[in-house]
Amino acid sequence: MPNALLEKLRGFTAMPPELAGKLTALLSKPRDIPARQDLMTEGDAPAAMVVMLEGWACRYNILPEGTRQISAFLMPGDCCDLHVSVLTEMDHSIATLTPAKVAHIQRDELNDLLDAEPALMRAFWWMQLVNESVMRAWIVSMGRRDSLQRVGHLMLELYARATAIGLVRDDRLVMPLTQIVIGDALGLTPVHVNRVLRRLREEGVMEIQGGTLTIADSAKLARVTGFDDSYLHRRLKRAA
Amino acid sequence: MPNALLEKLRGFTAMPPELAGKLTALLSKPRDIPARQDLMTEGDAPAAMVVMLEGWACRYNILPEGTRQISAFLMPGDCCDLHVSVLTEMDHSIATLTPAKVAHIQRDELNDLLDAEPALMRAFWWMQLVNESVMRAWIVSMGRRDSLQRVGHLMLELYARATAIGLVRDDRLVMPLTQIVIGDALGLTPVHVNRVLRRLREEGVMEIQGGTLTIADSAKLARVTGFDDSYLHRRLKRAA
DNA sequence: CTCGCGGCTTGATACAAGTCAAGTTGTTGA
DNA sequence: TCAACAACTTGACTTGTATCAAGCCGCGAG
Repeated sequence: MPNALLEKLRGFTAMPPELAGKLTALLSKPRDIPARQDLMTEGDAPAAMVVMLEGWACRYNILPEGTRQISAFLMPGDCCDLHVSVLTEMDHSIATLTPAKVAHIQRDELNDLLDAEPALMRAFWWMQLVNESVMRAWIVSMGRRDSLQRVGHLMLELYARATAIGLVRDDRLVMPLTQIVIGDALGLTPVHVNRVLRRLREEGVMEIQGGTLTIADSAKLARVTGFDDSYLHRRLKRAA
Repeated sequence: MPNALLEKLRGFTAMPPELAGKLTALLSKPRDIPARQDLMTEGDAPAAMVVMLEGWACRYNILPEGTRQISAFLMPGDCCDLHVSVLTEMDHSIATLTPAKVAHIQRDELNDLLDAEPALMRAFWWMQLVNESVMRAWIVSMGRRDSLQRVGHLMLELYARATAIGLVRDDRLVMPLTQIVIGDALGLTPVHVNRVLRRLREEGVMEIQGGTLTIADSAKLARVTGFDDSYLHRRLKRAA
């Protein structure tokens, strides 16, 4: 598999091999991380940027009552804290959801390269802005969509993002999120997530089976949930 | 009143007068905008960065059913879309909530200055990262806090941010948000916001009276809502 | 001065999602 | 091979928030 970060940046900008090489050179040797392990913990002063190469992770907070809220999902190509070290302290944690491969980039080295390569800098900006757009979309979902729309909208988001990085094969996405995790992301109980998934399955719209997401009727799902992928700001769309 | 953007950046970095002058020079002549008017509209291709100098605004989306979700409040010193023009199209709108004064900065001119002044660049990064932290905190609120905690948490956030830019006088904040607006931000109906505010008032915790917020027992309110201001990443705190 | 309108307030009722509980399935590891 | 455990499933009941409805207050326009 080619480098997931390059793959992702190519979604925004053309990436000449020479530039790709320079970026790749900054990446540390990949490290394997088991599932359910923190990559960064609230209160940490992070030292380097972490790049996801394989596997899934999430940003999350634990509340005083012990409940968890997930605020983002990270897929291959996503970065933990691009602007690391501007802030002194993490205000949330990041944990793997599956076994993962990650690499590090030292901030100073990255900054030097970005200064020298404006196109790359713009690509990183774009990545950051897309992250913000996604967060706003989550706020909209949690505020104004009911449980069925929330679940469907999230699945369409993940499906679109996975498609952009080549993770979708035969219209199926291996998506190892438990119903508990989906609930923690959407502010729902796992029991309720279960009922919603059943309804979506019974209506023939989408299905999660053995850790695999299949969207049978994406047009209907998009209509029902108010999903419009323009907030993901993909420049170079892949063929479906 | 001194320039609100400078005031805000000083919350992160010392700002020598000479640097302050350079930044001020980039600001266009301030423009007066009436209340309830879009500064940017979904679908626009924004041309320049907008800086709030006076007044309040909000980012929002309108859903197909006609409901509105607010995803951020902008106060003096806040910027609309720092990285403008990296993305081609706005995926949300920004509207004033009160009469406001705004100025513009041309992107290229700002970029040149940021390239020349690393300290300023870091200050802008910090601003951006704080915005993201606030969004994550909103996601946490909407997912895992009940209506009373949501309202209280938002008021503490606004109070803290207003304090940082010198908007709080005599422990009172002129905060012209209607109950409808608060509801649109928190995903609640105005009717319910009203009931929550009554409870908070009756319990002597906080009160909104004639567009003015007074927090009588901030320790209790912070405890009840799980508010911890570290996510606002203020470096140089003001005296209370 | 008063009319009209937007925002606030309060009550009665409805419903979406939460809670509690019990049982099933599937996987891991001894 | 079976024990242990985590995730999933389903049902019965509860509750927080929405909805609907009506009246009030205060301010700006004519």
